[in-house]
Amino acid sequence: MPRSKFGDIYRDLKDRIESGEYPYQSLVPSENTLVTVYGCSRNTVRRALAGLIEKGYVQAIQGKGVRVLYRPASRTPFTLGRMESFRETAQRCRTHYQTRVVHFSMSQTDSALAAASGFPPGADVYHVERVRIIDGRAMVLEVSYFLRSVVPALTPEAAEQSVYAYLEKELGVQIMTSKRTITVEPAAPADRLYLDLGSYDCLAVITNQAFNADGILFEYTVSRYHPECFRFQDTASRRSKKAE
Amino acid sequence: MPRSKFGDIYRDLKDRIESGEYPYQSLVPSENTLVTVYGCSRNTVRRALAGLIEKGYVQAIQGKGVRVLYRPASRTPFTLGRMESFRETAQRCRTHYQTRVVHFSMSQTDSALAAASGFPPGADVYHVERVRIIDGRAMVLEVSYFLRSVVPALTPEAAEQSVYAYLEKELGVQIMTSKRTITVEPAAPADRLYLDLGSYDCLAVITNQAFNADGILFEYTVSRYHPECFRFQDTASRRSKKAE
DNA sequence: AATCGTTTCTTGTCTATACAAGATTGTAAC
DNA sequence: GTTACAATCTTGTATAGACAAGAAACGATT
Repeated sequence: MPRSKFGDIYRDLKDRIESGEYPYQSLVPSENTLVTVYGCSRNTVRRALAGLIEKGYVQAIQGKGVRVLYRPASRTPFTLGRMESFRETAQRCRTHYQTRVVHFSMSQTDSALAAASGFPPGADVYHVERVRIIDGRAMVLEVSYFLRSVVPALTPEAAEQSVYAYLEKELGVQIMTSKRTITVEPAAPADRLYLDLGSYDCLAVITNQAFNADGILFEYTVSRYHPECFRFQDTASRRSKKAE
Repeated sequence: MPRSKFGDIYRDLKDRIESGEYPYQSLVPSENTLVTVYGCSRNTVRRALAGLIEKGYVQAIQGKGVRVLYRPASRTPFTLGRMESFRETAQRCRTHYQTRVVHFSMSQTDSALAAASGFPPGADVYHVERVRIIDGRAMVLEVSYFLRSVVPALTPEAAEQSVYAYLEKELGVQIMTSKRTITVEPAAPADRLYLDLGSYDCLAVITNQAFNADGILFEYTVSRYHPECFRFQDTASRRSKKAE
């Protein structure tokens, strides 16, 4: 895959930080230094740094330098990244997982679903419900709707594997933007039916809207997580005067 | 407050999108058009657009334009933004709230707290526990630790008002970066003691590390939310080739 | 020794330009 | 009519330069 220059610099700096070459609380080399090191313009260096700032790896301090905030991660299993599929998260955490399709049908959006999902009313959709099983325990119930005008051919077999890999490789559909809402909800009968909830009576719920490269909302998924396998990390930084 | 040019453009475009002038799925004027409209360089326009992309307002499509993804928010009370204090959230949602300080002391970090918080072991800290009461119901329990070398003077009175306003105005301490982790945990006895949990037996827990303008970790807070007043929104976008 | 300025380093903002890459449109050739 | 190509939109990447603003180091003056 052909890559951009600032992406290369971003990754190089990220690797050096993660390896401990630039330890916690130290300053990375100044922008002008990095310009000579990487042989590029200052703007390009700054784009790489902007990426590290956004991800919480470093913090820029005007007049002083760029300070490392990253610390080797506490061993926390199954932390949801900012834009990962379930499969990617599970693989990264090296957990054994499998997927069971418990429902697969085609239908049309009624008014309630249209309001909740953002799909137009009466649109043709696939309706898929899957249970994610981690180390033998049913931990996540995912209720998904896919817009058939964007995803014309979906099969239970593809749903059992990774839908995203299928969409990307077979259909050339890519998720470009993803809007998520996280809430905590009481367990519903369906949760108890499909998941190994144990004594818990609540779940972490992620409601997700995915847009493809054309800006079309094509997927609406509600993921209901067993509390023990839910963890979400986030970094926010105040950009001096921009965001009010 | 003196503001930046790209910040002005960002806010102007954001207002126009929220007002419906650029509706859902439409394309905002092209970058070159915006350059002439705002009388600035293309880079400046692009910085403003980058902010809108990050916040999920729009999505850029190479070769086509910048598409609006924003839709007037469903009336969802008490949605946590990306970097807001409790007070700001409560005020934005126009809810009546008050704060009760249930614990206030000075102590030193033991090894367990140091490991969890990221503070150095043996550091002097304030230990504050507060209950947030929304419309008469005790909904949030916040356990906070403030590094005394950064926050030399903290009082129960300041803790009862807004600590952040106090820090910013009185001490000149600003939160620049904030790392958060969201989990769901079973209710502990302290939760039942202080909060009006009702029949729930789980809480949404936000663990927060705040860094000041010098990159010093100076606050560690664990906020335990009643599920009914917890909602967190997030937008992720895939930047073509940068982030792997 | 302490203080005040200057210099010099840092990051922050902004401009102007160039070319690459993707998408659309129009036109010419077939 | 259909196809192929070229022109022309769009956003994406990268360069080079300028000045502002904040922080630190140095030095001269007091």
